[in-house]
Amino acid sequence: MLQHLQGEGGRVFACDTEVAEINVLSESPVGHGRLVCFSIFCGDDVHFGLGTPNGVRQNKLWVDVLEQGDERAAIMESFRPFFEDPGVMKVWHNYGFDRHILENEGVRLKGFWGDSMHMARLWDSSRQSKGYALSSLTSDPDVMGVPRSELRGKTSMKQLFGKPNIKKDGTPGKLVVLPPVEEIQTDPETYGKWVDYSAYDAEVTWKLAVELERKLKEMRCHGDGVDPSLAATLPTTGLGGSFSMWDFYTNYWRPFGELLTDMEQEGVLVDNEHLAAMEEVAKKDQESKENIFRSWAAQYVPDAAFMNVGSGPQIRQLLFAGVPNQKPDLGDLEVSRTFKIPNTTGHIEPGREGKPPLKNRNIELFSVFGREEPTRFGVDVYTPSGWPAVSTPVLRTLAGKPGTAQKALDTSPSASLDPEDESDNDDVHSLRYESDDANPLDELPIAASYSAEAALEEQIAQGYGKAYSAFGGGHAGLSACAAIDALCDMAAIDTLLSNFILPLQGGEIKGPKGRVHCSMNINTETGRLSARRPNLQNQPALEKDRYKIRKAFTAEAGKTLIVADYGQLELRLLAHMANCESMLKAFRLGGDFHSRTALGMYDHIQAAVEHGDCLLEWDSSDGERPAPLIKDMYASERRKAKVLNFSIAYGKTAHGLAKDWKVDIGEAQETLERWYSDRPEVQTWQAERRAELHETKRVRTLLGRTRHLPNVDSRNSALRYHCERAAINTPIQGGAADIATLAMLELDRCEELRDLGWKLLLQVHDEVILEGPQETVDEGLALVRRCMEFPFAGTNPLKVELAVDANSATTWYEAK
DNA sequence: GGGAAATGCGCC
DNA sequence: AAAGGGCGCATTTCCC
Repeated sequence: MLQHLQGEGGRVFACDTEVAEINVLSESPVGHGRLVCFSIFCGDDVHFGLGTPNGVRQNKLWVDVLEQGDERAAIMESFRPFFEDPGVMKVWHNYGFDRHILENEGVRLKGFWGDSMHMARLWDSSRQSKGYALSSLTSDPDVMGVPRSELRGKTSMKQLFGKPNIKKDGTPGKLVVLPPVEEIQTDPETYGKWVDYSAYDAEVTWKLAVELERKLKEMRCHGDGVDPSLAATLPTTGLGGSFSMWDFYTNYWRPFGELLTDMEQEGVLVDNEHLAAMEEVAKKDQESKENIFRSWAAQYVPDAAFMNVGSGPQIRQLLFAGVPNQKPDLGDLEVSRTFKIPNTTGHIEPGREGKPPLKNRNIELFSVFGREEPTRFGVDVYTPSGWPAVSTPVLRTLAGKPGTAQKALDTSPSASLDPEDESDNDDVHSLRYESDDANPLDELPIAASYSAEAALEEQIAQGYGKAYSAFGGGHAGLSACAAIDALCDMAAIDTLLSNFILPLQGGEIKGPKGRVHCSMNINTETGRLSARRPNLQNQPALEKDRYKIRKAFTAEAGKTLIVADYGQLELRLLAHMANCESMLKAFRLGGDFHSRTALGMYDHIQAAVEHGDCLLEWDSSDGERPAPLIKDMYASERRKAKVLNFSIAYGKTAHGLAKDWKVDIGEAQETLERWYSDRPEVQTWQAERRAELHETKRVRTLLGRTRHLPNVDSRNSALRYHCERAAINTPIQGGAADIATLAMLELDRCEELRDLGWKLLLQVHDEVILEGPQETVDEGLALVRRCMEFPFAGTNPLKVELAVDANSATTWYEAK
């Protein structure tokens, strides 16, 4: 077995640490936690000269470093050469955590041989339900390659060391609590068990790694997923056109795993002053919005004066009481419901007069249309469990945009609703609810009309939502719209505060230098990264960032940030993989890709362009624009083209499009066919992916990673269809992730960048952020662009160029 | 009081 | 017989 674990330098050691004084759920291991012990294992046959206490030969090394002092310092020093020797190979399960903990001790880990968590993900990316925890993997016979009877499953800490909690009166309670690690390690009762427990982790990590190495060596990486010409350019020599998944690991994910921990260690500087200022503004805004809604609701439902405006169920009760559940047998939403809320006003319940107020009180909520009245709001969106949804899009259709409407009325009574800021980002979601097809009034004359339908349409055209007429128009209608609008704003501000502004200021995620160190994980089904504690990959996008949160991410004094992102990475990759002539041509010619798509879909646009009535694009430096742009003249067609460009990669159906666009399925189908008419190769490619899925139960990414989709044979049709869509999306999303990985490896290996002092800080799927000296920003930008445009060992063998947009500034906001 | 489920929402 | 892929995380509510 030993030969399997021989890295270049010989034997491989599995290591594991145990740490006290850290809340792993909320705190970063960078700058937090105290090492209390560590253990090392390198094979059943290797002993550490410790004799045979209790008749058992000790093949595990367990080191106690709990007590502070000179002795501990001496022990750490004696192990430093082992940990820091690049020639001594070490394997870890979740390397980043242990690396940061040891770094806190001043130990600079070298000799990274592997991370068994990444190896497991590469072997099978789809253990979402079972997970990739050491205990889960090592108790799975399929993973360990031995019968269940030969596995010694890992017993949980709680089971081994849990004690009943001590109640206030000193008697043991029912709850099982885990004593602090220091206590477990010092208590003579548990010491022995603890040593066994923690040393066992190193042992099973080693055994897991041995087995995964064997498995990955048996797995072919690429099949026909990678163009052989591509494989030949991969940044390794001697791999040729076919290689094992182990080769993939050692060449890509092993260095990538190391690079990610460098990024985590580096962290990013956060400007707390800016956040604190924004917090103050946001809280004021939130309070005023909340009051608008609360006082409106209390006119109809008295107890709404005390409600929790942020509670979905309470809002649902006000707006949709009595509505039947969409699924059979679940009944109706109650006409009236009581909610328990904190009693902040000293309210005394009837019958408790003279007694002190209770901590909580009950409030009763019913419909704003009256206790027994049916809602006058139609319901067309339901939650997965069948209740009326109260999400922002739903509330938005009720509220409309009263502010905009008021503005329009003030300036010109006949002005139609201003279209939403046509920011040209790639956010397909923001397009969904403002598609002009959803609001046909843009094209209707706002003439006097006597039908109720036309009156309704008129309000919508003026910016009011369904609440206007539901409350009989006039002042009541206006204030209903304004109130629900305020509710939407309140919720949005609340999200910004509790997801971003508040946690980013907290110390739990901060390291010693006040920088934020999120954890970057290779833990998705497609091979994308994810980020945690905090998730820095979902910071508010520029155009929605009303408090400019991205301005809080800054470079330190004297330094600056480079933010570089790929343009249309996934679409480019689709063009490459499907070998789609029309898409490849559109990218070759450049310019606005979505306009080109519209051009390919609609003959009348084609004709207009040919006659010079409109232009695809215009460079303003060439003087006065002779004709309008497609973007303006055929905005609706372009918008559809843009939605389709993104939706097709996700396997969206005509049914889904029809629902989003509020058109019949035939029309949606027709539009879909228009898209494909210009790009038949995409349809062929998708059919091939489906066929591959049904044949092998797997799909592959550009570089040959696989995703297992066994549910393709499920009896549950929802699961089956999900697999079909995933089969189309995974090569695109996963392939884009492969390219991003290659680019980051190039950036990491680029000696010029390193010598100039540039360091990778973050990755957001198709975007990277680096920090470096202000003086060398121009060289930095050029090098970053080169690495990203030519991520295959300095080349780009794809059939499309990889467009990179790179900018620099001292904050993330300004550099993007 | 903690954990889980439901709901919702931020990003690409 | 579902109806766009991939994530992390907050809050409310229910349950033990």
